[in-house]
Amino acid sequence: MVSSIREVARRCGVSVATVSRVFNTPEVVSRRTRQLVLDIAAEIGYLPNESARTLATKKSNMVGLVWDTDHRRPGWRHPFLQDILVALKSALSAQGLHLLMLAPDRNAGPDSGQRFLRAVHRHNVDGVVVIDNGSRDPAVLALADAAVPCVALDLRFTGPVCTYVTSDNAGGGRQAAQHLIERGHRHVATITGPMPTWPAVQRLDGFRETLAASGITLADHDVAAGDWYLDSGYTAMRQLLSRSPRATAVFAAGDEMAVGAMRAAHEAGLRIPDDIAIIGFDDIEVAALVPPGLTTIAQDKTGIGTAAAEAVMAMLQGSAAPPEPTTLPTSLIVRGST
Amino acid sequence: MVSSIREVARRCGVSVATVSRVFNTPEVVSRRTRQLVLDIAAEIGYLPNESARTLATKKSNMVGLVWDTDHRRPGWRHPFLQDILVALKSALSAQGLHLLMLAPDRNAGPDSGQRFLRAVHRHNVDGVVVIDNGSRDPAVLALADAAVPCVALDLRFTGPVCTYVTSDNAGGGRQAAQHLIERGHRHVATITGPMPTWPAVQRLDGFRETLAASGITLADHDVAAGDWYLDSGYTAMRQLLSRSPRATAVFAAGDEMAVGAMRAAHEAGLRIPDDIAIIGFDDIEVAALVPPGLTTIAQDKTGIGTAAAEAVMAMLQGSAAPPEPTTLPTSLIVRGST
DNA sequence: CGGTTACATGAAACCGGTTACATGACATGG
DNA sequence: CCATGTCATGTAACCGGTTTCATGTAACCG
Repeated sequence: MVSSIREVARRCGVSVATVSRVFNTPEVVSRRTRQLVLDIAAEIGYLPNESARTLATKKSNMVGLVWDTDHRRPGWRHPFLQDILVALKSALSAQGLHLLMLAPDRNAGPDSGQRFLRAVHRHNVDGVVVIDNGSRDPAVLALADAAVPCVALDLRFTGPVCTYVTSDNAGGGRQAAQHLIERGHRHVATITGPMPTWPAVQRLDGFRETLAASGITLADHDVAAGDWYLDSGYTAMRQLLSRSPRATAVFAAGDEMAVGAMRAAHEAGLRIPDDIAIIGFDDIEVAALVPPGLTTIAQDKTGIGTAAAEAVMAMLQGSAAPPEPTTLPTSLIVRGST
Repeated sequence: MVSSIREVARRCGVSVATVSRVFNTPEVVSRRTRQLVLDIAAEIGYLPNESARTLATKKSNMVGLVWDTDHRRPGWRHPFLQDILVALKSALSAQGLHLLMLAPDRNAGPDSGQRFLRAVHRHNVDGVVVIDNGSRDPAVLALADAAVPCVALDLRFTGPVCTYVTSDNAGGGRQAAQHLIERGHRHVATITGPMPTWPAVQRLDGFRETLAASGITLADHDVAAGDWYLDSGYTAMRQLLSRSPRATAVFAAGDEMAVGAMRAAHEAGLRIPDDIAIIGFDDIEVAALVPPGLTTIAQDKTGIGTAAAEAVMAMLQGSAAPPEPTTLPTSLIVRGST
């Protein structure tokens, strides 16, 4: 603040280059001088100015976080953002990296596909993490063009310096089917996520695949689409329950929708799991709390955040090729609903 | 990236000063020149470098977020961080401000009270928001010394450029008591937050105050302390239920603890709300989902985030005195548990 | 018509660091 | 004893902007 590197240099009677070296390549400066500089620096509370350093080195030690909180756009909400954020920030912090939550560039017009790209470039962030939960926002996709290492969550995102991390959604779908089959169900239904999105498609495909392996087919009228949120699960469930014959088990591709489905089943006078079994996906906090407990396919939330951090840090090291996409295993958590 | 302000100036045949003015004080440059510069800038994709700008102006357009995700420390978890974050980021973004999640300074030693203060100074953030959920971490308290505008959440935090925003915890406590009294309860108990913390104390005080106004006293053995988390609510409830005579209603100062309490009551074979009524605090997502629905004192999550943003922005305007602390009203949400 | 004034622009210092290159001291070895 | 190498340090250019001050031009006024 009040003290610049020149001030330290002056007081020590050395050049600014030497002071700089004390902090960046201490091994090249003599023991005596180094100690002198450190002492004086501590005494007057010198702290290197990161903006100046960034300007000179073109490294900011900041990772940009692109997460659009504009409520009018899809994807701004995330079922377990906090867990991911904690893991992400912890892993980055451990390497001295800061996380810059980027505001969309205002000079780019709110609907410009450039609004994040511009912000990324202006701020010299070393890398970018994209949390977008399935929206196909052009402004997000444009980031693949940035010459900046980029890792996306739950979004197929590849390029010279791009990669992504995702849960094994298809595998999770298979686990769900497997579990229902083992419980003896032969007639099952499903509530999917919003349909063109990648996780929704994968979960459904995996689910269907394992059913097929057991000779069970999923009829069209036993598939209802939701939008991840609770109300859509409720609505979809009512729709499914109106069919006859009725399925004996339902796979809801997201826990919130599963809770909505449970409510609909409850209102229809059905007992869970006796009259109808329900299995969800995600393992959000409420899954454990809503009676009789929601059986679900758990995502490794901490793993996702950590993997994202590791992927971006690997690219910062500047290895030639971007790391392979990471697919994290899901796990079945059995509770009372099946 | 590839293009600096000098490059734009060269191509336009004007000085760098003029280009700079086009973007900062466009009104002082002639119509013709301005348009020329804008055209060329757009053509070659010029974007001003924020680090250089920060260096020159000492304004970074970044607000620092201090939120310690170190699991070994208290306070890293927050019941509704995401809602606050969305509101905070939206409000800041609308003014073109970015949110920098600061990593603790590694050169300060992990236990130094300086680890956030140093990071704040190095990065030239214009202001700071502290999310700390009641820990008295010296590194957080040290921020009051920074010459940087600072607003804390749920933490009494004042100084020349410091203020805070909080829910009206005492008022919420009073609302809880009022509600129970109106429901006819005369013998009540409570599960508090971790005790020396400010929100915990306020909620208890408010609760007790309104009880007293109706001639009801809260016996010592009807008060059990928790730590905000579910398990502690469960444990505390079992303890309370072992007393006799038993209270007919319990105020849990946090919803997670309330859910734990509900579970304990359920296991004890008590019906809610007939045998025992339970009221919580916060209105987290699960409150609406766990049967029979948790009556609770809702915090205005979006309001908190927005107020924090407004407070910090007000200080950035540089008004002489920091804004008064903001206390947001809570509201009673009646569900099935009372 | 000379003197103000307003306006648009340019020159150059400055913000606070990093780093390529030069320099000088000293030790080493043939 | 001189050429060579190593080590510690200094000099100065550079990163990419902003801003003060000076300058030149044209409009305006009495």
